[in-house]
Amino acid sequence: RLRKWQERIRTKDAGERNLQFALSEIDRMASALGVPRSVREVASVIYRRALKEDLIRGRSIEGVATSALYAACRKEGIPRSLEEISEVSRVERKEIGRTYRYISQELGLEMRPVDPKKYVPRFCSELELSEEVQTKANEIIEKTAEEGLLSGKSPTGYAAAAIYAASLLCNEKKTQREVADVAQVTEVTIRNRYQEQIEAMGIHG
Amino acid sequence: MTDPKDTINIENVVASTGIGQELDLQSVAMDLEGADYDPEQFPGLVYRTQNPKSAALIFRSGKIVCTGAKSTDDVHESLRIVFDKLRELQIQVNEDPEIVVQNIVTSADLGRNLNLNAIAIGLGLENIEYEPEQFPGLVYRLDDPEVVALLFGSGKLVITGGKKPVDAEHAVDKIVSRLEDLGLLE
DNA sequence: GCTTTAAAAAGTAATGT
DNA sequence: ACATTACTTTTTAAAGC
Repeated sequence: RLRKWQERIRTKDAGERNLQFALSEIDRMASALGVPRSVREVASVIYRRALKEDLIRGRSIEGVATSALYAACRKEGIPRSLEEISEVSRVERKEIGRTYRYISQELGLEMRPVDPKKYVPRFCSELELSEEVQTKANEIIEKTAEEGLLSGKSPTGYAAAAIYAASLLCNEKKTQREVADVAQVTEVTIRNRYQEQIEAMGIHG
Repeated sequence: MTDPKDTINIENVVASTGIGQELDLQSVAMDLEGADYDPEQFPGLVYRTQNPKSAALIFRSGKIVCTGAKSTDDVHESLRIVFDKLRELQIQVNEDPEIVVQNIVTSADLGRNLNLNAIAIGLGLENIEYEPEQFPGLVYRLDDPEVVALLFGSGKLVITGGKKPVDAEHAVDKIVSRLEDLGLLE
C-alpha cells in the first residue's frame, strides 16, 4: 500500500544518492589525477554497468568507483598505476586491484596489459627530459619487449628503467632515485630492469 | 627434448577427514605437545607433524584438515600420526576415517620462455587474467580438468585446484597443445 | 566476506648490513 | 650495493564471526 510505495521511493532515492556519490567521487579523483573528461565518462559508464549487473553487492561504492576509474584510464590509453590511483582514493591499493579484476572479469572488459610506453611521456615530462630521451626510452622498451623481457614485469618499473637508461645515453642523466620517485617504484626495481634491458640492447652502461 | 609432463612435481596436498567424535580443543591443546590453539584468532587447533612434514587443523567437531604434504601417501601417513596422537590422549578415533583429497598443487616446467603478452591475446583476453602490476603470473582457468594454471615468463607453471595427480598431467598436456597450436611455444 | 594452514611460481618492496 | 624477510596470486577444507 502506501507503506510499500514509500519504501520504493526511499530505495529509489537511496540508490540515486549512492549513484550521485559514486559519480562525484569519480569526478573528484579524476580531477586530482588530472585526466581528461573523456576518462571520467568512460569510468561513469563502467560504474553504471557494474551497478546494473549488481556487482557492487558486498563491495564498497568507493572501491567500485575507484576501480572503474582505474580501468577507464587504461582503456583510454592514459594509464595510472594502482599506486597513483590509491593516492587519490581512500580505498587501499590491494582492494582497488582485486575489485578491478572482479569487475573487469564480470563485465568482460577484456583489458590488454598496460604498454610501458604509455607512461613515458608523462614520466619524462615530470623529469623535464627531452623528446630525444622519450624516443630513446620507447626504442628500448620496444626492442626489449620484443625479446620477451617484459613478461611478468610491472609496466611502471619497466618504463622507469628504460627512461633511466635513455637519460644516460642522451647525456641528460637523472638519478635512479629521481626516476624511481616519479614512477613510484624502488631503485632496486630500476636497477634490475635496467641491467636486463641494456644487456638485451647490447649496450654497455 | 624433455616432456613437460616429466617435470611435474606435487608441491602440496590438502585433504579433509574426521574422527567421528567431538573434541574439547582446550584440553587437547593442553595435552598435545606443540599444539597451537588460539580460538579468538581461528577456531581450529594447529598441529604440525615432522615426518612427513604437514600441518593439521583440528576442529571442535572432530573434523580435520591436513595440508602441506607432498603426496597422497604422505597425507595418509601424517593423518595416521595425528590419529595415534589423539588416541594417546584417550580420545576415541574411528578405525579408518575416510580421507578426501580436496586440492593438489603442482609445479611444472615447459622448458622455454613464454611471451605472456602474446599468450594473453592468443588464449583470449576473456579466458585469462594477466595483471603484471599485481602478480607476474598469467592466470588460466581450464574447464577439463577443472584446474587453474599460473603461467610464468620463465616457462614454469603452477597447477592448482585438482583432486587427482592425473589432473595436472592432463592440464599440462592441454596447455602445451594450445600453445603449440598458437605457435607460442619455442 | 574474513580469520588459519601449506606450497610453488617470479616480481616487488621494506629493512638491515 | 648486497642479503634477508615478507608480501602479491591461485586452490581447498574446516567453524565462526
